[in-house]
Amino acid sequence: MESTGAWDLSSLLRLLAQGEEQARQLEAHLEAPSLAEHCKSLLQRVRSTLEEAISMAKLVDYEMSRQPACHNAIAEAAAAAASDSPRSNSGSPRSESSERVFKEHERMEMCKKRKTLPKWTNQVRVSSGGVTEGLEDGYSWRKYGQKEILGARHPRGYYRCSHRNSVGCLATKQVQRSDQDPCVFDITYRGEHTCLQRPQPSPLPEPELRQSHENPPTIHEALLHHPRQHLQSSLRVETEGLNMHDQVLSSSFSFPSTPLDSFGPQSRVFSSTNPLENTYVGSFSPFISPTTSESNYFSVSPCQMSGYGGGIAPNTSESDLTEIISAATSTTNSPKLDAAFMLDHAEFDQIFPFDAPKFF
DNA sequence: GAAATTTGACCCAA
DNA sequence: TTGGGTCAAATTTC
Repeated sequence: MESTGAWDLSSLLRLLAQGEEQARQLEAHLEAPSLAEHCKSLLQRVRSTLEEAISMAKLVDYEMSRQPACHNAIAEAAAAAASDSPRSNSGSPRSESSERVFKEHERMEMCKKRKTLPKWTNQVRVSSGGVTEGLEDGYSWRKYGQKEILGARHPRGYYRCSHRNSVGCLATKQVQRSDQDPCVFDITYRGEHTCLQRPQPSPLPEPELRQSHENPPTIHEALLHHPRQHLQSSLRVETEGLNMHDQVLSSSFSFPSTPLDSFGPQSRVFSSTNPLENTYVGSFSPFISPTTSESNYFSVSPCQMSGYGGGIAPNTSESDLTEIISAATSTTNSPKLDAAFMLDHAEFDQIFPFDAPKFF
């Protein structure tokens, strides 16, 4: 096999297909007269094919850790390959032990991947009057754990992307309420979303949701929810001038005269040691208009919250906030984000081909 | 019944 | 050995 040093998904899939074909041949020859000879040669071929596939997979894994956006395409390709395989569905059932081995291996691989995932922290302030969509980030999260943290008064909630099983999106986040200020929540994100999900518009909008559509997100909100993606949107609008978004922008946001280059690598710094040093607050401050100029936090105003719990009473007690955060961070629909998402997904990519390594 | 959350148990790095 | 992160069965919610 050619080893170019660059990863090649099609080659990997081809190798895997070869391996499967050879395994099939091996199966077909099991009843042949010269069984031993056939088995030996075929097993040799299977082994060498698998070795090549493994080394290719390592390259893919490495590249995926650098360019998470590739993950989705790979997951789709793998799913397509799996559905093409006549054996994949009928499936020879795995034995219990091989299943266990498979799971253990998968777990180890996930563990390795997680270590390489980028990590960053947002601090979100909720107003005492209630909680808002600010704690939603437009992504769909599923809570998978909560834990008391030593030295912290409040438990930490663990969330993963709800598309993890379907497309293997490894994005996770942790929500930790601050001890110093109960209105502040540290939200630590880990891993980019590779599911390319976007908030889905509600099929039957509630009155307040319709109202949300009538009041599209400000850039402030957009950056709060999707810092990188909406930075892209912002840059585009700035480049093209105030066009269809004039109304939104002029009413809620005044553009800084920030050149694109000023959002270079420092615009988003990932940390594996002290995430608090690298919050979006600082990184995107030119675009963010905090409620108070001295505030270091995103400030969130009271609003109607979508999702399981429905609306939040304005006099929600602080003791309820943790639960509210849980709901807010795991909610799926965020109508206020629709416009921004349409903007960044549908338009931005055509204008600024995204070069992830360069951007980060 | 499906989907989401809760919670005790487990794993592993420090 | 300990604490943080994750798993997965049980429970809850819709």
